[in-house]
Formats: sequence, C-alpha cells, structure tokens
Amino acid sequence: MKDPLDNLPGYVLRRASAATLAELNQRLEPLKLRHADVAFLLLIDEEPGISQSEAGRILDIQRANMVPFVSRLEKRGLLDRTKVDGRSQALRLTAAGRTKLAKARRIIGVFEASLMNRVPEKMRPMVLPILMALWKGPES
Amino acid sequence: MKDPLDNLPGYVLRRASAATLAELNQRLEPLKLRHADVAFLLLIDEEPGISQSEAGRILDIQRANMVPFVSRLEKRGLLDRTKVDGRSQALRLTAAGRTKLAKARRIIGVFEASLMNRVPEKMRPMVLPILMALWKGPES
DNA sequence: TATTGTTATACTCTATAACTATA
DNA sequence: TATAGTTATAGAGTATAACAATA
Repeated sequence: MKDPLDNLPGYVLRRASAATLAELNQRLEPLKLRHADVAFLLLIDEEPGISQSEAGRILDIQRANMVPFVSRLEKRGLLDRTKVDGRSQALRLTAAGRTKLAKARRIIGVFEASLMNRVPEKMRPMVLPILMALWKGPES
Repeated sequence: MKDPLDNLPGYVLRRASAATLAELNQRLEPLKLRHADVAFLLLIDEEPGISQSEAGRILDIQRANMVPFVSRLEKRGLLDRTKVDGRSQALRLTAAGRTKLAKARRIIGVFEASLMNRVPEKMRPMVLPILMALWKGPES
C-alpha cells in the first residue's frame, strides 16, 4: 500500500532523516560509534580546546546531557579534558581519538556519497541549500 | 561560532528534521497531539478500516509499539476498533476524531506552507523529490 | 506455519530542575 | 548575576523476545 503521507514535506523529511540515520548508525557499528559521537569528534577536531557547553550549544545537546556523553568518550580514551579555568574544560582528541575519527571519516564519506547518489544528478546541487533552508530558514 | 558540520547533507538532514519536528509539535500542542498522532489519524482517515499492523507497517512503527499508541487515542475517543476476524481489528475515526483531525489539518497546512516558504522559490519544486530520493532512493 | 494483537522489558535520546563552584 | 559542569529524574521513542489466539 502506498503511504498517503508521501506528499507532506515535513513527514517525508522526518522519514528520510530516520531512515538515513539508521543506515549511518549501522555503518558505524564496527567502530562502536553512533552518529552523534562522530559529529562530536568532528567538532572537537575542528575546534580543539572547545568547551563542553559550547560544543553542546553548537550540536544542540543540553549541558546536562553532555556529561555522560563526554565521559563515555573520555573513558574510551578518545578525548581528554583539561581545566582551562575553574569552570570550563578544554576538550581535545587523543591520538586514539584521531585514529578512530580517521576511520569514521572514511565511513562518513562513503555514506554521504551514497546519499547524494540517490538524488537525480540535476538536483544534487540543491540538496544542501534546501536542507539548510528547511533547518535555518531563508536567511543565513 | 559556525557549525563546522554544515556541509554534511546527512547531518543537516537530521538537524532540519529535529528542528521542524519540534516546531510542529509545538504548533500541535493546543490540540494535545504529537506529530505521530496526526500522521496516524491522517492514515486512518484515508484508509478507514485499516488494521493496526498494517498501519504500523506503513508508518514504520513496530506492532508492539502500536498497542499503547492506539489505546491512548482510543481512550481519548478519537478512534474506535471493531473486530474484523479473530485477530485483526479495523480502525476508524470517531466523530470526535474527525473534528480533531480537521483542526490538525489546518495546523499542518500552515506548517507545511511555512516549511516551503523558507526555501527559495526556484528550489521549491525540488523539495519533495529530493526528500523522497533521500528516503527511498532513486527508484520508486 | 505465519500473522495479529499483546505483554514485558530495555535502551537511547531528550527535557527539566536544582545544586556547586566559579567568573 | 550569569555561566560551566554536574546530578537526578522523567518522559518520549524505539527495539527485541515471547506468548495466545487465530488464519
């Protein structure tokens, strides 16, 4: 039976997100990482020394939820924390974290290419602009 | 600070979905409905007498998770179940369910229009095809 | 044998409130 | 006063396994 909600962009957006997320998590399973882990590692790699709160703001993860998130990755030896003042801590990848991230990058690369590949070639340049517009609105 | 993941379609897809979902749930809050409730009511309205399992297959909700989902809406008087054979039950909207859905439809309409509105006009015809392609791949 | 509805359960993700120590 | 990190907790949402009744 055809899904009668297929003409609602909001609904299709959600289904597309859920389906592709599940696929990505499956691809990352050999590394024992989830999609959110990789996003976080990518962010730390690009902004070494970033604080936990700032990372949470960028990734839209609440301060409270960052705590177990960070400490799990720290326990696995993928990142470390160094106090920068009495409150903040600077997050940096360890060598193991960088090695892990390099592997994750390859998986992400294949995954993102596969995503683009299912879109007809003519429309590919519109994918990112459209998704950004849906996310953040017309400006920005 | 700019989000350094903004060039990854998969990541932006997830953020766009999460942001718009949260917005839709907020718009639906006065009706005490969640986005999944409305999708379900829309489906029953278009396929009256559909079974619980079949609805779950279409909406990608597991049989086991349909149980509390359906019974909550039934307790609120929005739908009813009638046995069609010893196993299956036909789902149908009640009068109250149709009234509620009519209100939800107006909210959905405004929401979907607002979604399209944040996309530059030239790209709007591509929104649904691109999202469908990301969801289900090139064929279909 | 396969399917429907069901129960029980667990895990992830997300949300809120409150506390502490620092700035 | 505002912020960073933390604790505790609760609520969605989602996943699996197993069972009884029925097809």
